[in-house]
Amino acid sequence: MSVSIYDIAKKAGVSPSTVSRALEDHPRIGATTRKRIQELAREMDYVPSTVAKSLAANKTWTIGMVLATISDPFMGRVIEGVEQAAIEAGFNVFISTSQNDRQREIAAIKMLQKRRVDGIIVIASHLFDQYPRFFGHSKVPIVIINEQEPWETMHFVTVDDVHAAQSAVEHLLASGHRRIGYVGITNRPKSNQYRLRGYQDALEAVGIAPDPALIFTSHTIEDHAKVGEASLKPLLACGATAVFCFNDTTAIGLLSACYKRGLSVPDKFSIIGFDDIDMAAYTIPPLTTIRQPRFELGQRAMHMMLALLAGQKPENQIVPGELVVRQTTARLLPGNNRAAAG
Amino acid sequence: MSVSIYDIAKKAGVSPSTVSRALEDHPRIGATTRKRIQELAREMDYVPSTVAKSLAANKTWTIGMVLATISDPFMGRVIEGVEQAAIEAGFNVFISTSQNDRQREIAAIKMLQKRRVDGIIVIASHLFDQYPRFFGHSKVPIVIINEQEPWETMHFVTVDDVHAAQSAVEHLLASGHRRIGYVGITNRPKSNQYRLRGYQDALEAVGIAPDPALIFTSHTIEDHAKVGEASLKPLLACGATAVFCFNDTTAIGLLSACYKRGLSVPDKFSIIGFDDIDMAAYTIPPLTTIRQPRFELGQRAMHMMLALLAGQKPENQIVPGELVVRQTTARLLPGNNRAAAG
DNA sequence: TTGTATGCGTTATCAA
DNA sequence: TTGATAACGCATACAA
Repeated sequence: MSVSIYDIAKKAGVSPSTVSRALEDHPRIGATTRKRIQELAREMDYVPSTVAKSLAANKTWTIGMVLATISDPFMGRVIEGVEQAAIEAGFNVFISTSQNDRQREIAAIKMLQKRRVDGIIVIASHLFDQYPRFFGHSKVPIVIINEQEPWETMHFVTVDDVHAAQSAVEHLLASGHRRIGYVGITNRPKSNQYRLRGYQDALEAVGIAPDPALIFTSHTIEDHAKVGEASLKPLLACGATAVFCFNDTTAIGLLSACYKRGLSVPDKFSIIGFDDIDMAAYTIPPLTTIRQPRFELGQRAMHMMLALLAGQKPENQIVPGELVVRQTTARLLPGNNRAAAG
Repeated sequence: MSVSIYDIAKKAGVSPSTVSRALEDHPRIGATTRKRIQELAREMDYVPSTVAKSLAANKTWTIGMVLATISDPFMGRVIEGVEQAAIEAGFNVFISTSQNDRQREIAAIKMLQKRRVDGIIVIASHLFDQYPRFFGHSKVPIVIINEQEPWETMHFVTVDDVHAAQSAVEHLLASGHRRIGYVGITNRPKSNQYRLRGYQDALEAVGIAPDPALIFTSHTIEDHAKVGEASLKPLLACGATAVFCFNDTTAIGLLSACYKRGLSVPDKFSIIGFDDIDMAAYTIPPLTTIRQPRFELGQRAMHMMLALLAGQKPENQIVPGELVVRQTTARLLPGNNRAAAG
């Protein structure tokens, strides 16, 4: 057991409540007593117990965060954005990963409930549809990152997936590409769906009917880079000259496959990713992508959470993605469609 | 306020302790009562409070983890290893980042102390020297990842930095390189020091006196990839034909600089990294590196923590790194020293 | 087998 | 300005 306000009170010859007030800089306390107690507390290495405080206050100053995996290079900055905003407001973040497993995610949610977190921020969930069931009667605010579901009890901040994806494909179209592929992934169903829609919208806007053969998705591969890798062959087979990838990791896998096959990027084949992870500027050649404001996304989610905790009714937020043109995309050269298909 | 055992007790017409026992599958409880209470609890959406439990038990089932940044691609799997082992033992992990800032790290430690975590796992700290001061009198076990300090109160599990670095350089030597550079970083002083020593040891073992000019470190750049990028010019200037980098991120920065300069890797210049992050297999060309068992490192740290919590006296652990030869290293071709220097 | 009482560390209400 | 007391939710020692 560590030293408590009782120990200090005893040593100081005052009551525990006096100690409590002195330590909290409570107004109703004598300046002399306050100083004396504070010094004594320091001497005795007193460390206040958040546990006890939480029980009494019915508040834990903790925001739970559930996400699929920390290894995803997209996540780090988002988490740090959440943490930054949390710290500034006197909160801390309790992170739990689902590892893309529904049971684990359920366990994570239950854990956070038991720990009485004040709010929950969710990203890359595998069971959004179950959230109302879990949180329907609880008053714990929920903020979701990168989803746009219209549930009443759930609020969100998201990148504008559809339009961002659209602008990625428009960039490819503007470079003369017509056979444009999409590499999707299955373990982020919602985001994948939005980005696919943006892809289709962009195509249809210029009168190109989306060709299912150009849409690659693997239901057997979980690893994003490997999905990108596996997509090259089939995409080439149906004449793609450019590809929009679900994210940068996928794009890097695809880029790597091109390298191994001796297919020159961007001369013969254009690739555009999504996220703008740290590595994107260092691939060879540097990756053209859609930048998500990752840190800001996290910050905004936390700010929205704080507003909810303050009883406010914040607006859901949709922030734009930004096209970052680097060197994996280029103008389609005449004859390249065939060269690529060969 | 959520529903408590008192609410259930009232509704069931029994005492709170009976409810407590029923819910805990305590031996001293009637099977009928147990079942009835458990069903009632479910109906009432009862969620036990870890906060209250923690206060009563003087135990939080929480391991605090302090690290520099989650964005470092090295960290993700380590954290997940810790989390995995923690979950299996009924614990959860409370992560806090220092963002390479000493004040932030101190704040993180204090936060964890206030929250009464049962143990602390540290990685990439900026103030190891202060840990005894913070934790000297506290009984909270500390496990450090990737440090090898001989403090009594602190235990560690680490990759064998020195020997792993040595084998990296030996690989370069075996390929005929003699002018081998080292790219170090400053915000992981300890690891950097160990790896640098391994580098020097390997050189000296074959009778090469380490040349300070071949050791690149930037005190102004924090970003690892940028350090690697900035190192190319000076390293080339002093005739390096191969470089051992502090980590893969650094190596990727260097690789990118080579690409921009038109310097062919590995034909004209060899690069070896450290960590084997997920991206390492997908760089162009794929990166030769030293593999750290990241997930395992995390798992081991947590297992050591569990042993400490069980009152045992576990041995510190040093696990080997493993050379992974991919394609950024090659035999030194005659004449290349000059070509590289030019 | 079940109930009663107490403690865990803190804050807040009320009284002095 | 300070002190006594209750409350937060749970587990447990002890009593019935």
